[in-house]
This record gives sequence, C-alpha cells and structure tokens, in this order.
Amino acid sequence: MKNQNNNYQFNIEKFYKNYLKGPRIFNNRDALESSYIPEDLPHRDSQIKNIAEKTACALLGDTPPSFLCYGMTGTGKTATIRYVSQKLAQQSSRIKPWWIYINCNVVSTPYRILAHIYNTISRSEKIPPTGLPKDIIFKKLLGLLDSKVGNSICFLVLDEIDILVGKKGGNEILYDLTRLNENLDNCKTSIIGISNKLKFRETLDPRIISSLGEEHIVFPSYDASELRDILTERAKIAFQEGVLKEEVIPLCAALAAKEHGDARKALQLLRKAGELAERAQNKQVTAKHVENAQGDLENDYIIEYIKGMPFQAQLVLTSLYLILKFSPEHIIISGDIYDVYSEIRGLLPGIRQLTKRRISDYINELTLAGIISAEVKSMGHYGRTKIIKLDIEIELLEKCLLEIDKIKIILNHKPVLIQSDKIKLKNNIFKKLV
DNA sequence: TATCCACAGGAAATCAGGGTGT
DNA sequence: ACACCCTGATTTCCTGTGGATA
Repeated sequence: MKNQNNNYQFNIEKFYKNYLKGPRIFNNRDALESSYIPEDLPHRDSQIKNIAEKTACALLGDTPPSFLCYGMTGTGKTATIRYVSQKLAQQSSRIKPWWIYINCNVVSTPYRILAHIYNTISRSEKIPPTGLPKDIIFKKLLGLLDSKVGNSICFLVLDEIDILVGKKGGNEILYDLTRLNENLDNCKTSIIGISNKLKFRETLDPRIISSLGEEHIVFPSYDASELRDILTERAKIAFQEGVLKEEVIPLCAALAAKEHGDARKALQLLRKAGELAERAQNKQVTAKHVENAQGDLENDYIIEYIKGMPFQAQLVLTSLYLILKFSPEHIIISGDIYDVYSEIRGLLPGIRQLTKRRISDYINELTLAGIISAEVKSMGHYGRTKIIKLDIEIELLEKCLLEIDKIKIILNHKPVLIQSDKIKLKNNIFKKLV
C-alpha cells in the first residue's frame, strides 16, 4: 500500500527485529486474564467450601440444591464456580456431572438459552438459531437430557442472571428451568445463578425464589491487601522474574480497591502496565506505567464503546458535541439534543429520522455507560426535562467522532438551533434555574 | 392555588429479517 | 408456497409530573 504523505513510513521489519531484541516483560500474560483459573484462589476459602458442600452430592447421584451467588464485578464468582467444577470433575466417581455455562448477557433470550443448553450437550444434532417454537425445543431438551446425560447431574450456571430477569420472558424461562427436574426421569439438573446486583432477588418471581433463591452465597469485595495477594500469585506466572518494581502490585491493588475491590480491574491494570512497559522497551514495570495504564484503560473502554454504538446513537452524541463546541455555556436539555439531532441527520443522506422516544432511550444508554450524565429536572413553566452533561473530556469525544467517516464531515457544522435568539434567551433563564 | 409546559418513561404494537416444517 | 416462530429495533400510545408562572 502506498503511503499518502510519504514523509513517514512505518518500518515493520525493523519493528519486529527490535521487538524480539528488546527486554522481555511477560512470561505468560494469559495468567492476567480474568478467565484464567489459577491453582489457588486466595481469600475465597469459605465460598469454595460452601459451593463444594452444596455440589458434592452430585458425585453420589443426588440432586444438588439450586443456589445463587452474589457479589460485585470482579469478586471471583465465576472463577470460584469454575474452580470448584474443575475439582469436582477430577474426583474419581462413576458420575461425571455436566456443567453448562450460560452468560445471560450473551445468550440473552429464552429461546437461545434452551438452544444453547441443547447444543452444548448434543454433539450431533444442533438446534437452529431461530425458527422453532419454544415448547418444541423444551420437549426436545427434556428428551436429550434423559438420554444423553443419563443418570448424571447437569449444572446450569446462569451468569449475569439479573439481566435475564430484567427482560420480558426472563422469569418464565427461569421458572421452566427450575421445573426441569419434575419432567425428567433419569437425569437431574441444578441451577446456579450468578448476579452482581444484590437487590436482584426482589425482581424475581416468587415461584422461582422458592426453588432458587433460598440459598445464596455472598462474595464480598476484596480489600487492598487481598488484591495484593491475588496479584502476587498471578504475577509470578505472568511476568518474567524481577521485571516488576516492588511498588507496582501495591499500587494496582490500591487503585482497584478504590473501585469496590474489583479484582478484574486490578488484573487489567497490571497487564496494561506491563504492556506499556513492553511497548516502551523498558526493562521494568514502574509506578509510572501503572498510572498511565489507568488512564489508558478508561479511555480504551470509552473509545471502544463509542465506536461500537449504533450509528443513530453516535449521532446523538454528535449533537451533544456540536452544542458544546459552539456554545460551551449552553445548558443542554433533551429537547435541544433532539432538535440538533434532527438537523444533522438531515445533512446525511439515507439516514432515517428516529422518534423522540427512541432518542430518549439512547440518552439513557449513554448515561448508563458513564459517557454523559443526565438529571431530570423540572423547569416550571418550561416543563420537565433532562439536564445533560458530558462526563468525558470533549477532546476524547472529538477524537472518537473523527474516526467515524460519516460523522467526520459534519463536525464543523454549527447547529442553527443554538444561534437563535429565542434559544439564547431561554438558556439564560435556565442558567438561573439550575 | 390552579395551570400547564415539555418532556420522562412504561406497555403494547409493529416491522423487518432471520428461520422452521409441511 | 404457506403458515408460523423468535428477536431486536423502533413506533405508537399513553399516563405522570415538579414547580415557575399567571
């Protein structure tokens, strides 16, 4: 490919040569992935014991109780369950339980959950991704469980179960799953729900609580010293010897402890710091790398999120950007966003206009993602609306938007809305009210 | 004190696009 | 070809509402 500017050309050969010659930082960076299951799980003894006790009877062919695991993100819920399931599988028993993992955020509909279970068990016949009625699949699944799983136990691990319950049909499928055993002759099933919302039980159907929610295991957040232990263990595997300066792990642990003790975050920080050191061809990972890693992680997440949004949502964000760019003092309300959105949408061919209702949902999604914040406020005679603020740096937003071709060309468009005197007047009144 | 603005946000309906078995 | 299934995105319809203003 030809270089357009010709004043700088990336020398890939040289890069690889230097890379291989440069200092080695990592030994096995997989150990810093949150999916990695270590030999020991520090500070989860009581949870391991609890789960082991609950599930042990599967080895004898009895039905283990269904239960729930609570805890914030990065408190080791999934890891602990995988850990116990591994150990359970290593026992020499004639019964080998099945473990089926379902992330309800990915496998997000009743149909797909049933299909996923079926397809995981069945090697040969697969259920198509759509098309069949649910009850047919349910019956097929029952048949399969009885024949293929036979006289064994099938654990259904529903990760992020709270998301499932929040959706329509979620309670029904959960109810169906809890009732599987009543319709099975040979095989037994047991449900393990994982949730990071402690209050999620309240939204659960009472019929389900009786079979699923009576027993639960709580995963408390890690404190800084516990995080240090976890990181130390992983670092031994992940890094070359001596590359970590002694202050690195305590710093990562402290930073993650501030964020409700999220081990995932701590591991990410450590990995990113290592990567930064590697990229800079440094021999050691230092506190400086960790500090940079923190900013990078935050930005990476935001950039990825914005780039991954639907185009219409990107337009919403663009509207906010344009108002802010041309009138930084403007008090932004949802109505303004919609007006500017309509305006710039008209500039783009082939993009249809969404309704206010839909845009309102997009604004909520952006709020949830932490990119903007919105506060419902009543402006008296000026109605009830949302005051919207950008929560990320506008430079970062600009950088993201510039990378979207269709949007790039309208980033200098000054919205008509913010130029009108009427709006300026209204805004002055708003400023006093806010 | 009643009014009334400009929305918020829930629920249900609709549509298009992916399928099925017969 | 036909009737029907499931999903996700969106529209349509709707009720609710805090507080400045007349």
